[in-house]
Amino acid sequence: MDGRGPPQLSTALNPAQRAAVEHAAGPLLVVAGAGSGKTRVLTSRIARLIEVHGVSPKAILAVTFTNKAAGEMRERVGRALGHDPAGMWIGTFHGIGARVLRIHADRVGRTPEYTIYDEDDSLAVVKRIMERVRISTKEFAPKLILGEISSAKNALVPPHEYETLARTPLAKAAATVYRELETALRQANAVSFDDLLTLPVQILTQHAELRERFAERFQHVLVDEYQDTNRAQYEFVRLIAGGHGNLAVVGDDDQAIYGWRGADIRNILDFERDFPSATVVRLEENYRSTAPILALANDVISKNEERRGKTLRATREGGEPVVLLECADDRDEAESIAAALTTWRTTRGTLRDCAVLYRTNSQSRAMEEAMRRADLPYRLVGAVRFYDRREIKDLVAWLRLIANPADDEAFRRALTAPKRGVGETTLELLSEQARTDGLSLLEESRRIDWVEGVRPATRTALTDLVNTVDRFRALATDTSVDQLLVQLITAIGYDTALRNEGPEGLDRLDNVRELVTSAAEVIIEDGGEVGMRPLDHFLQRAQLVTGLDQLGPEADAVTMMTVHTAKGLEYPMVCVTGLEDGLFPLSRAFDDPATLEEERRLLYVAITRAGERLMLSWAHQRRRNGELLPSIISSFMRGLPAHHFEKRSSMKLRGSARLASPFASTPAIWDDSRLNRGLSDGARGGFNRTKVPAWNPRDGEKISSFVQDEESSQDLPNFVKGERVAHAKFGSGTIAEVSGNGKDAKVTIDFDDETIGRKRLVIAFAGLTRGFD
DNA sequence: GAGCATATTATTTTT
DNA sequence: TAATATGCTC
Repeated sequence: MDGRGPPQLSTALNPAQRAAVEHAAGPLLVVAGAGSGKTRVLTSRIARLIEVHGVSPKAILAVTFTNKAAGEMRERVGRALGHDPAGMWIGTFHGIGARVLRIHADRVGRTPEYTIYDEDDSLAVVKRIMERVRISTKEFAPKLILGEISSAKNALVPPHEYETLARTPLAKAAATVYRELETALRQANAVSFDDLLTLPVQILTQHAELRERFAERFQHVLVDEYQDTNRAQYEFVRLIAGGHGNLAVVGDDDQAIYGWRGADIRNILDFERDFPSATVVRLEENYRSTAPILALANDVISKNEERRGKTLRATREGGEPVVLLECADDRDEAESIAAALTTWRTTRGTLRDCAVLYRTNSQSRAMEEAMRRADLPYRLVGAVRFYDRREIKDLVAWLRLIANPADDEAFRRALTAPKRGVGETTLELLSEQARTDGLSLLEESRRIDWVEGVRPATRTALTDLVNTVDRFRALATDTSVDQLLVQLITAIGYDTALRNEGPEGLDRLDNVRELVTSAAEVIIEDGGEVGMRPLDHFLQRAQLVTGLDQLGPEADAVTMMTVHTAKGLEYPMVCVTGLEDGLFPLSRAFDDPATLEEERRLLYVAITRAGERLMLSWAHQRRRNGELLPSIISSFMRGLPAHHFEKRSSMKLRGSARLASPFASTPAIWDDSRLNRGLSDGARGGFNRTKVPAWNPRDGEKISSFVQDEESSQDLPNFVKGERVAHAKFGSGTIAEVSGNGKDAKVTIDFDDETIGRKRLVIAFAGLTRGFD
């Protein structure tokens, strides 16, 4: 009711986009090619439903792939509307599942204070179960077992059913663990990541009245990245929208890259079969990339069999050729890319526009080192998560235990944070007793006086812990999380413990401070959810954020990440590295056509991130697991017509072509021609595993120059002393000092607000914006 | 029970 | 190579 008419939602949309936006009701599939403006379509569509069709925001459920995408979508809808779409549910499947579970926890034997076990927690439980039931962790890696269970959950196969299906020894072992794991999770009032999907499905399946209530409330369901949904997610959507059929899904089968996580590309390929009355709209006009980039992308993906088939059409004029860069080794590759980025910065513009993509996270190291040597600021996405740091995990464990006293994994961690003289022996005794009594570790600790063979000092330590948790539980009902944390840190002496660890501990202490700050922010930003303690709210968020969610565009730095992480993002300048057989595609993909196709889609995703400039690189040798392996150019590249590329060789390769060539002047195995064609049968299955002596005449020089430059690294010349910045919570201020580098870089800021004063913040996490005056 | 030294082994991608 | 697991010592 702001007096204005509805905004011109459909202006400047192309016909296909408009069709998708204006589609009123019933199933809709939008096949949206990369860069075809699908986010715009989704947000316009939501806004239109509300503005034009008079749908209440409360009746809309929108699912995205990342929290970041959810935040952006909410924001964009709000902008189109002129106000926040209050009451609309928007989030990731996991986030929404967590919410459903919070409301109906009792239906699956949990309370609303349940905690979410992360990968490490689940793995620890699995290990302990395996030891208890005598399944050799040597014979079956706990990770493998957990993977099996995870797949089963994503396919909605419950333990008893899995057991009857289990044929292989691995599956049989997993079946036993699966059953035990479910008991342990329930006992701890905890759920695994996968449970956030499967339990809501279970609830909605088993309780018709709840299902109807959800279906009634959410008259419109929208799903982004539909190609990456798995069975459980599919089922969840169907349970809610299957009845009324007001389901709009957006996706691109050519960008399905999560098959390994149980995603089923069939979901999108068979949409019309599932919903026969579906309207299908195809968005094939690409607004992002220049023609040469698109031509390459189209050619790459056309090699796949399992696809609907589509061709992206360029709308951008001109465009420079795609560069295919041949390098000597991974280090050479990294340096060449750094050089290219330096050129970009001086001739074309900002590093904010640049991204370096790789297949595996381990490739980031060489890149980081090269960036430092070249003095290029960079930011790494997804590698080390803030919430994965030891000190953060310690404190989060305490919070978890306070929120949910049954959380045994949190108990174990809190018990040794800080160290308080309780160890393996006691813990074993305690958990044994807890099992027989059917109690949580914390509850069992209350009765520690009845347990024999525990030293007096240990008894005191346990009693202390119990008392602390009790005290803070009482406090948690009406205290903000940041206050809770501040008091907790003092109460358990965590700050003192860190200080005693020396200089590294002080850095950790900074992270702790940042945690306190972020705790204050979460509540301010999200405003809290009704009926939820701030503590539960904070914890849920802490368990579900990823590295990507922390990606802010503020710093003028190159972004480096895996191709998976880059999905949905775009950059004018993109470098895709490591285009070698065995790496991209990974060697394991050679055995299985479906996996190989997924790898190819991954490359397609990588290529289509680029707007203007695309550089693909590969190296003759690469260090993997401390071993120098020879490699050949990716088979994905070999099959493509040469006209797509402008071929270049790295400086080093050119310089050493004659005399110092490690290829020409060395034994036959180094022979260039053989490596290049690399079609020898021995190399099948990816990396040629032939061991090569790590002999390189130039290593000596390089190492010394590396050592010399090591210290001069810098991640953020972007923030300088005296610069004006703004912080989400503290407002604007002036930078007084910059210290550290990389992800640990910190700034000291004098905030204008005198009640806040001077603070030291971790840049990576502070979410600062520059200027703001 | 904790800290240190040595051994081992893994390396795909993430909500 | 580097992170983790195990074993050994205090």
